Amino acid sequence: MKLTTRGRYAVTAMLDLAINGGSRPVSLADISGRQEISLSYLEQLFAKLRREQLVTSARGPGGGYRLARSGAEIFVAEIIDAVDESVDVTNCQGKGNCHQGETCLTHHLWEDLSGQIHDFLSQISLGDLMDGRGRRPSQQMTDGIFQTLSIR
Amino acid sequence: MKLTTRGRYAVTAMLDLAINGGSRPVSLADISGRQEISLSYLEQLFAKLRREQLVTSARGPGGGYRLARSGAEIFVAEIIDAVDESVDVTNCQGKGNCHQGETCLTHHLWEDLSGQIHDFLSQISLGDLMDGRGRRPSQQMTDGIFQTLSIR
DNA sequence: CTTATTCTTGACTAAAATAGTCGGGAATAG
DNA sequence: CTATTCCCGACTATTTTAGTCAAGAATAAG
Repeated sequence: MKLTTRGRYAVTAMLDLAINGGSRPVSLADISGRQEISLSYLEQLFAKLRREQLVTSARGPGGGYRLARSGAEIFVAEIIDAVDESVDVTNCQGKGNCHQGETCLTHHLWEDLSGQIHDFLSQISLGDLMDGRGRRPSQQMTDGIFQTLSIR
Repeated sequence: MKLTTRGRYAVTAMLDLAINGGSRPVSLADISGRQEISLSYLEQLFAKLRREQLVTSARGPGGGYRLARSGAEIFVAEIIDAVDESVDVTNCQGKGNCHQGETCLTHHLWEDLSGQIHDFLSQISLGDLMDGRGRRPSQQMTDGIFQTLSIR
């Protein structure tokens, strides 16, 4: 899992779609205007979002994109996965060249780490963001209870 | 906060230091050999790690780097912050050009999101990783209790 | 039917970040 | 003195990101 500005663009655009998309589809030109993201760049992102079936499209005048599911059922992790294709696992996968299993240790470690972040982002839906809610782990870890905090 | 391979390199190298560094310092040449990271690239990373006071250095033969604190007191978030300098906040910071506060909404949203990931990674220390322990939020969110899972 | 709108696709490009390389130093243990 | 190691700055290649451009297909509205 990667976290870059591209993922932010995608989440921003999807949130715009969730907010401004009622019964009728939203055109990329509208999103481009509101969020100040280049239209052609949006086209590339939405091609991926459509391939992953996060949005549906309608062509022609009055056309545009719709969320494929309700905002409550679309999670931030899905959006980021759709546009930020997964990092290649570089070296040491099964080639046995990891002396004493050390290289593999850190490799798996990182995989798990990003897996945990992935799980975390899988808990935040567009609906949560629209409602101004976000889930976050408590900072002081006082028994590790999840708290619901507001998003500005 | 960004999550890229550079951060992985840094965490890997720091973990190598935590594992292989007892009383004596560890040279970058050793880490380079074990983890297959270019020596000069490591030098760049460790310059930043030293500036952030995560490691101390000793020159000359038998020299190298040591953790500045115990592994239990060095957290993954610190390492990533040290090498992956923070993303610039692009546009819309206080310039008032965000019509209807929308641009700012998504901006703050993303800031908070990365803040939450940051908090999360602030809970995982090198010591945790060495012990083969990692903290992760429960997957099914059954009341949102933290669970301790093993790291391969 | 025509036309404007909108998605769809692929190829291309500029700019930035990433992952190095290189060379010269300065400190220091032996 | 010398080999080892950190230190530092400049340079370079590769990849990724962000964006442009052009051609085309679908379709709603007139």
